[in-house]
Amino acid sequence: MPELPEVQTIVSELDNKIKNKAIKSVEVFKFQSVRPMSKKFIQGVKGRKVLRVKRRAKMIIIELSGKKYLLIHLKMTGQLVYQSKSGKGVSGGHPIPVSAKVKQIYAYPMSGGVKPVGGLPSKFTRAQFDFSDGSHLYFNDIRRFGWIKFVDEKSYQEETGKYGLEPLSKDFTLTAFKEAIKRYSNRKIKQVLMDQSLIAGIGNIYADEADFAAHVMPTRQAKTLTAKEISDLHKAIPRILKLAVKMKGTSADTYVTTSGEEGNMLKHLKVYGRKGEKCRGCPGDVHWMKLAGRGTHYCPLCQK
DNA sequence: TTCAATGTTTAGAC
DNA sequence: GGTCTAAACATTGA
Repeated sequence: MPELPEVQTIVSELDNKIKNKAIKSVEVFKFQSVRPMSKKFIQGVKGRKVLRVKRRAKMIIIELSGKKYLLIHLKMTGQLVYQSKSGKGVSGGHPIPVSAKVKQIYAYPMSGGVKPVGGLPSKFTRAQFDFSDGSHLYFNDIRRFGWIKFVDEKSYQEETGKYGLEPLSKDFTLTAFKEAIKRYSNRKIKQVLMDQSLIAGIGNIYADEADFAAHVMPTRQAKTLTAKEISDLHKAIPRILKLAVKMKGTSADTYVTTSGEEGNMLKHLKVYGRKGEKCRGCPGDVHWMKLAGRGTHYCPLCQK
């Protein structure tokens, strides 16, 4: 799934596009992808107005009228694509170049008939929201890990309360970061960075990038990090995430913005997805290993 | 045919 | 309880 920068990109765009719009109708193609897994989901959402769209960790929050919320988790391959009234192409009828990857997903025949490129819903559309101004929001997911929950205030507080520090907020101080590291000091540093209850929003891509930037091996036990290494990590994390937000995220697989465009962060990555390629910091090359079940990229010469 | 893929959760072993 | 691994969810592509 998208990590913090990708989710932030989607949230910012969506807030612009659907704020203050009323949800006229809701269609669910796979009830497995929504909670509650029944018509109650549709009944609950229909007729409400979108007040704002925001983010907590990797979760998208659509604040609805009547103190209700839509919580959306894209997991590995989820997408939220917005289509304006014209319905031609994606986003506002502007002729935006769409990647081959995305074309494939959009153009996939639903059942029998072939849809034109840009045709949504597609085979992978799990739910669709229609707004009163004629625009639409599609929730697509190739795999079926992602979900949309319709919840009340209480559940909203519970769901968002379990996350840790937001690395782009002013709460992400060096002291708070040290505390987070101390709490699970026996774990490997990459696992600490990816623990959503400690720091919210860092996933596999940006954990590898942060470790590389701070010259720290992902396998290092957290308690063995020097003060300088902790400080370097603390500086690297927001720096990398901010750049990635500016680039509208990393399209390593199926991630696209709400307009169906790919992010531009891929070319700025130093180690992720570069197994066997030349290191961007020394004459060596990027290595790969499995750590806690996740593919992990590093340079054994640059990282200690 | 086998393995890996932006995530999270859960079960089992020590 | 902590900590580790593997597996589960489902699908595609190399």
